[in-house]
Amino acid sequence: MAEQLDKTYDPAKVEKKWYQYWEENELFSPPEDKEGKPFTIMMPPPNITGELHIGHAMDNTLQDIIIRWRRMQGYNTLWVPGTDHASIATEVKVVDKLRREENLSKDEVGREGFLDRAWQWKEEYGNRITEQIRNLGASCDWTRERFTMDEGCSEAVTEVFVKLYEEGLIYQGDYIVNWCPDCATTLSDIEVEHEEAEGKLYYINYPFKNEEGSITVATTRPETMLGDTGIAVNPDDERYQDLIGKKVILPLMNRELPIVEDDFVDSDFGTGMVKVTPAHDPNDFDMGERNDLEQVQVIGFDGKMTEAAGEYAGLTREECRQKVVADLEAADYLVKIEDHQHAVGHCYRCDEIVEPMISKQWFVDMEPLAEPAIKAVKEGDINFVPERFSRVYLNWMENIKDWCISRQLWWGHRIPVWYCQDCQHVNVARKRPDKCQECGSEDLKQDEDVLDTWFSSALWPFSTLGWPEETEDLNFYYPTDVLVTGRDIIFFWVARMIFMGLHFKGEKPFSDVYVHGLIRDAQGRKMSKSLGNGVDPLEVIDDYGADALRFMLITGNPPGNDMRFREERLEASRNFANKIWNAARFMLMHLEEEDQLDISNYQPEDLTMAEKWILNRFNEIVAKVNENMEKYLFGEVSKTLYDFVWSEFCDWYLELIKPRLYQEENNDDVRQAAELGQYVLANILKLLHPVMPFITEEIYQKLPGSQGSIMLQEWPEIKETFAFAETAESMELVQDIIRSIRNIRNEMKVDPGKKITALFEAEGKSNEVLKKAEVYLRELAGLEKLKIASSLADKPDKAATAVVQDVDIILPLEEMVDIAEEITRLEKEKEEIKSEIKRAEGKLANEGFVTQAPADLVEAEREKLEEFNQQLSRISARIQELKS
RNA sequence: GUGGGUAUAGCUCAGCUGGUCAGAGCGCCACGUUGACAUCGUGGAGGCCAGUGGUUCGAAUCCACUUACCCACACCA
Repeated sequence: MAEQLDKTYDPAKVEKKWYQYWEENELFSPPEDKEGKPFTIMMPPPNITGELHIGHAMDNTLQDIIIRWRRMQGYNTLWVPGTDHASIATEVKVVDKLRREENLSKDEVGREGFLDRAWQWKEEYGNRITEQIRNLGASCDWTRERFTMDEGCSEAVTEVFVKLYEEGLIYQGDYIVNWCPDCATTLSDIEVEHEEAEGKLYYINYPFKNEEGSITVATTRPETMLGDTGIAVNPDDERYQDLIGKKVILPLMNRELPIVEDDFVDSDFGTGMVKVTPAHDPNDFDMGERNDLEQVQVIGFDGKMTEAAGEYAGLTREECRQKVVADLEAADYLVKIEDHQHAVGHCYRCDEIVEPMISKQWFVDMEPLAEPAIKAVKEGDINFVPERFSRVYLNWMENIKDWCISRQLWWGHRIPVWYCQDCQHVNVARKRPDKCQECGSEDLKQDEDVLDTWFSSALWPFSTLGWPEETEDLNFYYPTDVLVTGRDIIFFWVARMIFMGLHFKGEKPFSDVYVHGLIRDAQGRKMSKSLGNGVDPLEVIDDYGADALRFMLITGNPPGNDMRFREERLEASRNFANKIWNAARFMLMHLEEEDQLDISNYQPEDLTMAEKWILNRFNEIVAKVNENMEKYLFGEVSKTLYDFVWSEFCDWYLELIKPRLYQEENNDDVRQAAELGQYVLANILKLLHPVMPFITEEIYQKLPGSQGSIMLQEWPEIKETFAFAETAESMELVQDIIRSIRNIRNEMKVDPGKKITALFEAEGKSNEVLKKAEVYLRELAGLEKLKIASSLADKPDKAATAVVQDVDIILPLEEMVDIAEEITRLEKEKEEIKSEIKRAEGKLANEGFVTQAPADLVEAEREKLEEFNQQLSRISARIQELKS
């Protein structure tokens, strides 16, 4: 006998073992030689700050499904894992830790000391998350694991910076940027999150210079008025034509402000006059540039008012606002205050209110880079799945603004720029220059700043393959095939990879972008630390197993949609794993060590009805799975397999073969039943393996005749020799009959253990089918005696009847049957059939349907109608018999 | 403001290119344990697929509008 299984599946017992086995045998690594068709995925690198969260679990499950499937299909597959240094997020964590454990500030330990500690952090926490990814079963090639700040990736970053600078696509300049006073660094536009807030709109009078009267402007941020350097009106605003060129006096500061005209001003908002604060508002900055207005910085980088704010210097922004408002009111400048809803920018990391500030930073000129990136998606060279996300991408790309890439942080790629302390020349170089390229001075000082994390992430698809070196990996595996990621980082990451890939490789980084949704909690809320409603995937794995988690994450959810995390779905997945386990347990109870997985020595004519049926069904399942895999419809794949395993393989097939397995006369028959059964089981396991790698491996390797890891088996193919359409139809008839008998037994309250007698009246083909299926009917419908005839002479009155297709079923249940009730029951069925007939007749009476619908559909409808009519007459006849 | 998503059984959701698609899981009702599985089996009840109109021989499925909820983007002070 083959090895026997425990009664229930215990994932904890097998998962670690198999992962080690796979990794130690390097089954995740592609073959050494660059042969075959490559298939490549780059894992979106998780932050080293983090723990694995449920989103990562989803993301990596999807990638693993794709890569395991392609690997089994024979592709030369590479899945590169790695981690991201996450500049700002990690720095915040390390600063915290430094404060907590050593009571030191960043400045107190200095740049070097700080970086030492950051690297220690990376060692400790970077490894933790990769361990967690292993728990999920991810079959990525750990021998090629990368880190965004490792030597190669860093070289790529420097190369890209220098090249872009040389091409004039990176420039340095004083522009208005987003400044987070708390993180003390700039942020890119997309790192600022706008939140609607209830604010106030303050109307303030600014008196004219040299004449009576005043104008009124509205602002949501009165404290910025201290930095006002102009007033703007729309040139088309007839009300204010004669004001243009005049001057007003800025209250509290006594500064003269010119009134200028600018298209930006919306005449319908507020008073139609805008105070212009070029140093503290992006729009005002632009207006200031256009109208040559002064820039007065009244808010400092620490979030406090500067000396330029006069008596308000040193106050926080909020304190200053209160004092300004009070002072305006006291001096009678304040006209009114209205409630006003507006969007306030917050730092995506620390939630501090972001301050627009003028500052000298490095920027990437986006337009030239965006153009090909737009084209690639528009022309279908790169496809978003689902397609709708391409619009999100395009919308952003087409309105892109220059990208501020310098960050006032220490943890990250330091900007490869050295300023000459003598001639101020800006030296941009791949390595620290010995002397100034301009004046030869050796007194050079490197830019203090580091680059935006996403600058290095943008290079991930090719930096991980060795770029800028022309490595074999790069030549073979680039471009990658699909990028799998959450819809929340389309801008941060996907977009940037696309333009960087196109620019530096001259080729798209990937063909498909599979975008998945977010996982929400059971109430549909976003999971967040503050709500504490996050789900720890490791706990889930402990409780239910990685396979159940994986199955749950992809089932019943179409691409791109958010999904709710519900415990009961996890239970259903675990139960499914257990179902598979027990099906295997059953098979193994009947398998011998010598049994084979290869069934090619069985000829079609040797196969039983049940075997033909299941093989035929399996063909159909393979087709469906393949089709949905290609379309990234993994939810459909898992659903298909779930239904097939549970409702067909277990509920029917295993039950159908039991009589053969348990009989003792003919051992050849037993062996055939066992071998065919394990063949189907093994192939189901293969189809399931990408989704549930652990349990499928555990079972597969126990099957007699199996060789090596299921990971390396060939993906099942559709076999023409297993196409048995006719048997499939016959089997359906048998199933319908069995269901029908079970139904009657139940309604008649026949003891489930009790064997009953059944009479079947059927002609022609159905008659033959029934005769062949006798043993199935006997076992599955609980029959003892049965009689199959083309015509029955004396039908007992005391019997329950049913009509299935062209078969009359008569169950002589004697005393259990109340003839009156039986008539009622049949009348009810008759009504149902009648309504079906009405429907079919209606359809066929519709000329449009008959002439325009596909011929086979019309034919099918006709056949149905005929069948229903037959059933109707049979039932009517039976009712007559009972009545008379 | 622009763009997008979602509305299907009591609950959570599938339903891909319009015609056996009205489905699943959980829940509910009835019955059932000498073995593959109670993490189970058998049988059953439950929905005019948000509303209106249109296209079509035929619509949960396509189009328009309406209603409700959600999200992303956006420089309206």
